[in-house]
Amino acid sequence: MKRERATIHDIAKKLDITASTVSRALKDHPRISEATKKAVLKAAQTLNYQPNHIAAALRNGRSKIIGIIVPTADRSFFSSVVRGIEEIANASKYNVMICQSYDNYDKEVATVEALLNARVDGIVASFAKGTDNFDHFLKVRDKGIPLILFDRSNEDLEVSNVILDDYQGAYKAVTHLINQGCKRIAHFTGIRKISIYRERLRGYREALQDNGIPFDESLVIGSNMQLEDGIESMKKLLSLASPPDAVFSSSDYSAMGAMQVLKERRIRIPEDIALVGFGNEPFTWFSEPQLTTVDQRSKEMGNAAAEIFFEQIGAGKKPFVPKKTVLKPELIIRKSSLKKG
Amino acid sequence: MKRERATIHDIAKKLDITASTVSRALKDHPRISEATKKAVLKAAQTLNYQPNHIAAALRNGRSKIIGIIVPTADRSFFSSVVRGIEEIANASKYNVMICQSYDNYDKEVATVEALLNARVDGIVASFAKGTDNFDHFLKVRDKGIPLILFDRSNEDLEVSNVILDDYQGAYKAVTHLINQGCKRIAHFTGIRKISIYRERLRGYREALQDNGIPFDESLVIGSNMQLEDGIESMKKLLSLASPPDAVFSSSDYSAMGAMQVLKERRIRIPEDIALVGFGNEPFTWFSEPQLTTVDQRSKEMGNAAAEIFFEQIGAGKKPFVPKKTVLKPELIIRKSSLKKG
DNA sequence: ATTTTATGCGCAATCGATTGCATATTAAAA
DNA sequence: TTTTAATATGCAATCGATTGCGCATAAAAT
Repeated sequence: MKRERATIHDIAKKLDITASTVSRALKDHPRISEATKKAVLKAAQTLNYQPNHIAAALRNGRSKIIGIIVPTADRSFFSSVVRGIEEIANASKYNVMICQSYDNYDKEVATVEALLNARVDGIVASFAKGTDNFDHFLKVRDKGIPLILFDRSNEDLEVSNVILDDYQGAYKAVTHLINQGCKRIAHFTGIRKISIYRERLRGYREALQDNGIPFDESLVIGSNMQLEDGIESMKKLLSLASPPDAVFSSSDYSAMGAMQVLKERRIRIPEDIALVGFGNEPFTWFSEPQLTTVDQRSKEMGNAAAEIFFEQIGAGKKPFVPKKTVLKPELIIRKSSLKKG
Repeated sequence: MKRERATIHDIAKKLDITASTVSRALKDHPRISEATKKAVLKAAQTLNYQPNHIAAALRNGRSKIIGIIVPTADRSFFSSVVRGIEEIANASKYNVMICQSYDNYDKEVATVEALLNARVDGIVASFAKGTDNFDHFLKVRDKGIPLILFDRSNEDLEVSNVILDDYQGAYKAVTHLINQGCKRIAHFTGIRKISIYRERLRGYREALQDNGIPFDESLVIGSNMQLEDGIESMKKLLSLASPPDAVFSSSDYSAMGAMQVLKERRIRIPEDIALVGFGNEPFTWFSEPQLTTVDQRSKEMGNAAAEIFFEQIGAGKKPFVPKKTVLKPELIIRKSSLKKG
């Protein structure tokens, strides 16, 4: 059963024609007779022929592979984006190659190089947290290889990207809290370097301002936004002379940390302190109380990124103007913030 | 900046040597002088040479890519396995290509074909739920391409695999419940076709038996193991004349469904009914009460699968005896089952 | 001084599919 | 009937890296 893989040459030999003809027949070239096509197809079948993408890729310089770089594949958000990309890619017979940067700059640089060497036709990526030098990505762009960044991106970069309207998400969340009667709303924010956190902070501030609530610096806690950070931050808030009556966290993870602290101390959610997260991670659905959060449209984000890729591919050699897509977040209101019916 | 990609020929021309020499110099061939090697390396640098993996792959028949097929990439368990595989693969300069079967047999078959055409060096896969014909996988094996199945596998298949000792996981979980004083323990089980569910059921039965607790058919509920199914199943159990005092679910998802029903009906967990899930999904940590569950060693599973791949690759043409690895599950005891201190 | 052995590198084929440019045959047009 | 236009296929180069074989030249051994 260890028979060698058949090539178009094997088919050609069997039918006493040339490989060129076989190649053309297989792709339904108009200048090949129906009879030959039928014969080739049949021979391919019996020989169990399977095209060698590698050879085709070498010849025409397109691998039909999209490279994806995510900080980590095992986070719900990123794996959903991946799924979104794959959906679109597969529909066009493209495959995806996934790499993880582990939120590490050096690994990210190495990964870009690896994907370039693998001759992927394009790269879809989300920055590692530590990345603040973008040369490796610019190199991709300058080679004429489609590059689409998502979620974590950089406004100034002349590159296509798909991001969430983080500002609006935050604005909606905070406005919702205000509508629920909250007066002192705290905010957990992340590294300032990453624009998504800056934008969420901006949405927070403006929502307060638009509702005549003064901005209080002491209610904004910066951290790494993990669960443990949420615990720390919440404790810090509770130790204030005048603690908040609501917390809007830029991450579901730290929101969950906050929730734990509150439950331990028997502080009622949302009656005493209302809670809103960001991300709509699956676990927010299972928490008690269920966490109000902002959905990041992860799958749509993947879809959009893939679509931009195909647009750019379709544009061929023509210069492609980087396309910026902004998705509208959805506020998912659940019990953790629902004070009124 | 749109300069063409440099090849070894460009380097050769620049140094007035042949491509053969360049190729050998780049891979540190012993028959090339140090002087030449140094010169080649330097030229490669200045020309910004990047090796074309596609060409190399075509020539030596190895793409340095491992294909992965998972039902869905956005489930914590699978994405962790992927991460585990990638860790090991990357260390050996391999990349992974991820595909999703969406738990659909036809898509799975097509995906196997696609990976074969992409000339991956091996395939790591977990069955789609509906898969009961394995010809497409046997075809992979018969081509001499390393195939490693994980989690969802099939004992009878002469193929390497990495699975969890589901029997032991279930046995531990149920024994734990018994130690907590539970007498009537119910069980949620999945499709019989999938061995993991059969094994968990077996562990459940034997743990009961070994502790002198009679097996009660009416306490075993079969379903699709999603959250909704857990809700249904729990309701069914509560309508029994004599409801259980514990539930061991073969899935965290349906366990969460059960938890919801119990909380709605003000049935105390674990005092009235103790709950144990399976999978150690992230949300089990955030639930209230936190869910006792069985960890599936997902990342280790990925690591192990990748290691088997490299073993088989290393074995070369020598016939490789399929290697079966069984990982030991860990019972994570949390509040949902902790009746005693 | 002659034979061996090492060393360093070039030649040319190869991997499999693709494609521009002929060429040969047949059908249609003049 | 001769010219023109389709139609159907073959030839050979190409994509870029790899590698077995061979041929020099130099160093070592006899």
